Amino acid sequence: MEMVTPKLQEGTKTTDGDIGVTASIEEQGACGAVTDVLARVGDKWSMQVVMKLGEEPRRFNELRRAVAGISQRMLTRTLRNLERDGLVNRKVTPTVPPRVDYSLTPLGHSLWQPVAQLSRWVLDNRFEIESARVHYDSREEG
Amino acid sequence: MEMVTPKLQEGTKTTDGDIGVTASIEEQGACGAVTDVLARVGDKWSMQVVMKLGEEPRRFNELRRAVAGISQRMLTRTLRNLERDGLVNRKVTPTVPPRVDYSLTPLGHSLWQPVAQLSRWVLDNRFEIESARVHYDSREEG
DNA sequence: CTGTATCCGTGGTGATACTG
DNA sequence: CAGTATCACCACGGATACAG
Repeated sequence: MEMVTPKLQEGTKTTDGDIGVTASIEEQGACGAVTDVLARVGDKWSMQVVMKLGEEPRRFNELRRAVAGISQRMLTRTLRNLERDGLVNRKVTPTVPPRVDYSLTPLGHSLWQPVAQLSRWVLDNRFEIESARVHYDSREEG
Repeated sequence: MEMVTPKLQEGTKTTDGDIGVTASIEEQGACGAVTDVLARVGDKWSMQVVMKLGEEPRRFNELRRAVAGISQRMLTRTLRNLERDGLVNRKVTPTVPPRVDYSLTPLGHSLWQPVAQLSRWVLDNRFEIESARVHYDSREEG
């Protein structure tokens, strides 16, 4: 069993403040809280999964195809984490072969809102970011 | 020189789709774009730094104290990344001891907007998330 | 179909010491 | 004060094989 290591996946052992994922959210200020969500939602696949599930509920392999590039392992892990945080609902139909339907919870849908805002910002500013990078890099190496 | 490794910091070598940070943003759909920003903004410290700088410009060690828990190394790296993306402005005053002032660029400030949205969501839903986790964990181990 | 187990490389993060 | 250099840890993520 590797499970999904439900606790502690920050960088390393956090000696001082321990702003770990496990550390209860309410302990932190607003900044830390945002960081906490970002840690959950900011990983490589979570948002893509949430967005795909936001379109419509999907089964495991449908999701796998929809996301494109995600491995089986990471899809499982991502879904478990989202489920743990109450963002995704998992409904097992114990037929053979088994059928598992994933869908967004109301909480998951509500997250889609601010994420869409962020998405919007990206779309609006991607070129500016990109040119900033080019400028910065050329200034460094040049 | 370790520099700041300006390119490629995703999980691993990305064999198939290569949705790397380096891959030009415009190549991706909205989903990938969000992932890209999240990769940039979703690391452990970036948003906390942005938020602190959003309040007011700060010097290096002021920032260090404001963020609480960040190491010197990570503050430097975070600031460099933000600077590279055009979100943070770095003004050096070559006195002795040296003085370096960091502030948000207009682009950085514009990012603050959607981040505030997300922050708001976190504040509104932190308890629900936390109770979901508790419920999930107790269901697993129990 | 929907996972789980195992192996392993990469790199993000921290600790510490050092520099100008 | 504001970094840089070096070392080490360990979590993330991918590949592959196996299981119910």
